[in-house]
Amino acid sequence: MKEIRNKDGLTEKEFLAQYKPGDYKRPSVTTDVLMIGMNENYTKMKILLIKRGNHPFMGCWALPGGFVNENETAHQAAARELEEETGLSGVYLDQVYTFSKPGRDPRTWVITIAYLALISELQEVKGLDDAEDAAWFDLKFTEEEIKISSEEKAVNIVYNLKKEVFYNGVLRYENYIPTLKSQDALAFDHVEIIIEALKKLRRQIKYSSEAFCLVDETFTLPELQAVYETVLGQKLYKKSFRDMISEHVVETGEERSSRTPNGRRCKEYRFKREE
Amino acid sequence: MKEIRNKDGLTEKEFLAQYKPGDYKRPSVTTDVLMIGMNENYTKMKILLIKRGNHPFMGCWALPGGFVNENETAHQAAARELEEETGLSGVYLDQVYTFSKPGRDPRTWVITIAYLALISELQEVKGLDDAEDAAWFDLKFTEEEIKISSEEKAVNIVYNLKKEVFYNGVLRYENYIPTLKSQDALAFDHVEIIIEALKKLRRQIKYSSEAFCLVDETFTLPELQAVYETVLGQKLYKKSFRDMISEHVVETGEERSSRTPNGRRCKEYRFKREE
DNA sequence: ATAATAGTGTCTATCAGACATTATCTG
DNA sequence: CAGATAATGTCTGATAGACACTATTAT
Repeated sequence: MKEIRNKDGLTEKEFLAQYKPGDYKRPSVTTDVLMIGMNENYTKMKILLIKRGNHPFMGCWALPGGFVNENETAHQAAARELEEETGLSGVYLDQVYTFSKPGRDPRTWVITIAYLALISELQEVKGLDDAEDAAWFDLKFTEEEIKISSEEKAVNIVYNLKKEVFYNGVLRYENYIPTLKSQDALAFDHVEIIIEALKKLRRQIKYSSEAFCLVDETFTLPELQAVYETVLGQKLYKKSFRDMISEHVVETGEERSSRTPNGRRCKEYRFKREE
Repeated sequence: MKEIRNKDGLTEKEFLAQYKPGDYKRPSVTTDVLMIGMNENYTKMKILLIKRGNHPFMGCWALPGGFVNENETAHQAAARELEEETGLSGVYLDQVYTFSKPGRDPRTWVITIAYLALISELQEVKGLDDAEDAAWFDLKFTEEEIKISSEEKAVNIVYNLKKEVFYNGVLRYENYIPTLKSQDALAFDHVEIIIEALKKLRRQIKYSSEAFCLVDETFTLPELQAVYETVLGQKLYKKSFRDMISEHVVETGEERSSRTPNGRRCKEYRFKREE
């Protein structure tokens, strides 16, 4: 059965034994991870950036990431990088998009597979390896602009967003194109990666359960609603939200105050798995 | 401003001039395209496969695809391959997922970026380049199995599907794992690519307008409904479907019979672009 | 005429949006 | 008690599901 011979008269086994990869050029393949958490009272999204310690974009802030090795999947590579940089494992990690625009890395040909990671608690981070520094940044994402800032690091990165129309088959699509407005900038095409990852998160959080990755194991409904509102960038009606979410949560039986001052104590909930 | 020097005392310009890519191993990067069309009366999905003319998987059917070049994006590479193989351009083309499991290609380390393409009319195809043959196959995708067959080519490929549970962060996910049941098989991990692409198409067609890429420029509502039903693999209620779709179509003023025998003549419609 | 399909009307259950009311907590 | 937040009730409008009825065509 496996004795089929090709035009050079080789069987599959013989073919593989003599196979030599051609000398056409190959790209480096990396993963970049947008890691998202929330601040203490769920009013802001926080993202993890590292400060580049070498050229190119030396001194600029960038997404953590690294090369994919031959003996691992891109998903494993992203998880490994994340664990190396933050000590976290078992976090939510989802492939977003693969970026391959020529020239996106001035050194050489690099294709990057972007991942979105969600965590419920911000860990202390410090720069390791090539990174001169690492920190959690505030993220603001609206129709008009994307703003990434850290008071502690005295960094303020702002891009204006303009909608651009393109066609895919007969369908019309809109895309954000960012224009740098601040002194500080992100390295490479990392703004675009962040934008795509945020768009994906917003699309998914409504119909899936990603939000539960951003809160503690137990949470109150006002806290959970705050997560949705912050991620989506819009207010939600309390009753509608609770109706929508009710089938995915169960009461723990406990009560406690929410992460906001004042007011009545809340029931505590836990995520309810399907089936 | 650009005069920052790194630990070797180099400016960015000097760094890039002396930069040599390390000698760590790099993968080949390819695109694979699942091209989907419909049969004459929209009752079946059709996919384009090519027959491999060399090892590995010589004689097996596979997705069309090819290497990404340094001067193009993966999207452009997929479009180029498609045009080379079918003469089609301007079709709907959407990135699905990047596959990177070690050993997925027995020759060497290959990472592939999968694309989904949709077309409204099946073109005559013939094998070019490495492909010994090319043909449109019938596709059947249910909860239990995926079946890819061609009467003309006397090929019948069947995989059973079993649901597998895995966890991503706190969330529970289900995945299909295919098991080959037929004599004939697809090359590489192309079943998995097809499954992922179909899942994505089903997710998207409800909330987006991909279906319009699968019909002619003008169409009747029974035809459009047939496309939805075939892609989703379930019957839809006529009235609900028409209510849902009504804001995205306009009458052309013409009338004609649908692509099914008998019955009353239909109003003809056209896709209505937003704004 | 009859079978088959096209097109539309209508009832119901559900649910998001919107607002109001009651309950409980802090100071 | 006042102000704030939590929890829940209720009304409305939109919509998917389900079924029925009328209109038009081929045989």
